[in-house]
Amino acid sequence: MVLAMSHELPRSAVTVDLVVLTLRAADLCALLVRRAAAPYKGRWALPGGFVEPDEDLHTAAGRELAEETSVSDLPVHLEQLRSYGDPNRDPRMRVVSVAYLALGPDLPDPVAGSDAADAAWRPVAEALAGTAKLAFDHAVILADGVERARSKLEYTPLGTAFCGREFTVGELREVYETVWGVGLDPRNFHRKVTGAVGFLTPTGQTTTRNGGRPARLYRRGPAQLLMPPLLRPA
Amino acid sequence: MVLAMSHELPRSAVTVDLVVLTLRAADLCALLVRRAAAPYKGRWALPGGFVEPDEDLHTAAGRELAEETSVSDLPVHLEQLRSYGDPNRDPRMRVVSVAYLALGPDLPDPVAGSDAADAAWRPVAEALAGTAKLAFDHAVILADGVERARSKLEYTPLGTAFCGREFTVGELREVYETVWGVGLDPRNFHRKVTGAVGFLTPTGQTTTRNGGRPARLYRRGPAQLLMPPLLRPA
DNA sequence: GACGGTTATCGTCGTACTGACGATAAAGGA
DNA sequence: TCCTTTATCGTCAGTACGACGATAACCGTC
Repeated sequence: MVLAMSHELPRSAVTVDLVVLTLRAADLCALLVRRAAAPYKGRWALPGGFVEPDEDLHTAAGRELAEETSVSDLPVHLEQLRSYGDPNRDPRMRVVSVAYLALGPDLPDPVAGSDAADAAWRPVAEALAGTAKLAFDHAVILADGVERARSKLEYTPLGTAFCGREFTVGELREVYETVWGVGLDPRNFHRKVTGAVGFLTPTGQTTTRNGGRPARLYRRGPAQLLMPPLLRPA
Repeated sequence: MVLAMSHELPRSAVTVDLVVLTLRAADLCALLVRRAAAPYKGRWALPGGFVEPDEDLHTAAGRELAEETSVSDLPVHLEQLRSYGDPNRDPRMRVVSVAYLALGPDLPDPVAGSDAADAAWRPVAEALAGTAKLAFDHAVILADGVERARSKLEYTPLGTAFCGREFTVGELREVYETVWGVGLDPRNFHRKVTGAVGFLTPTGQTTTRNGGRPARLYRRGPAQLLMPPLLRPA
């Protein structure tokens, strides 16, 4: 990018919007806030806010995440998703938004911020259904975030971000089934995740918290990429 | 994203930067411009420019691409890559840049724009080598773009974007070999690309432009995703 | 006009991974 | 004790893979 010497530069508001996903009661849920003011007053929207003048984009996303969840030092995965800059996406002014995707284990109930009438974990399926459309272009952003998460589960160990620090293969399978929205064969899933090098590190402990035969506990292993990957069923 | 009623909003310059890749003489090349002014005067940089107030991000990227290559209605693939917003990435002011990735067949030699002393196709390997570092954070952006292109060749038919409208399997294999920087077995490659459903549509014609036995000509097929994918060798 | 060089195309092999599904293990509850 | 539940390990046929052999069909050369 090359700046002209120009006296008058076009400038925009730059915000970060967050797609925060977690699993609650067998539902894939997103953190949403209910707008307190126009436009889209009363509609659900993604949490987000302005990027401060001396703040990196990733830092801004992390700050907003901590503010909205009222928990700092969260054990969540945070990555940039995509930017959205349609000139009419906000009726008030030109706003370019950099969306971030966050994945975390069952997080505490959110608190409503200053500019939100309410904040809650809402099932993604409902949020994207025809009824009660999200504000702005947030339905598109949320859909992009969900698709990114689904895809990342295939090639990376990020499914573990939805679990606690220690988890069983069955719990991890529930993550995959919920995020992908499909049923998976427990035996084949077990073979594949335990066969992917560096995916899972056994703790040596077992648990019976899910009933049935005691299940081995695992932590996330050192692998950054799953070899071989776990592909979604066609 | 939720706007405060605030009187004073933080605002940034927003630009698009382009990673334009093409193949020239068995080299993966990127379109670069030589900076005519400080900072980084004389250094190579990615082409780019400001997003106009009423312009969509994708539109701005397409406009810059047409300007820099002096060809409109290009047969190129253009997709958003990622945004870069370190507060110190430009020493003059806060600039958030939305990078786009463009892939095209052997394109004409570029023309230097108003703010560039020179413009040229430069081999990616040289541009990313330790010597003659790119301006700003453009080496990181270029590396991200190349990695995206390498990855997209695995799962999508985008390798065809580097070819003309009609091409042979051998020409497509050269694309893969050059972008990935590895040698591929011609027989296995042939089997895989012709076996991936919807990847290639035969024209019925043949050509001998590459010597040897006449090769069938193909066009890109309707598939958006390669099934099965063509994975890079470990 | 036969011949060697070159590229294209098709086939074969053994190995590895896949999905479907059987079998056994080990807990808790009736 | 038996039954239900979940975990874990195997089996099997189908499919994909990499390595590589074989043949086809053009070119230029002598």
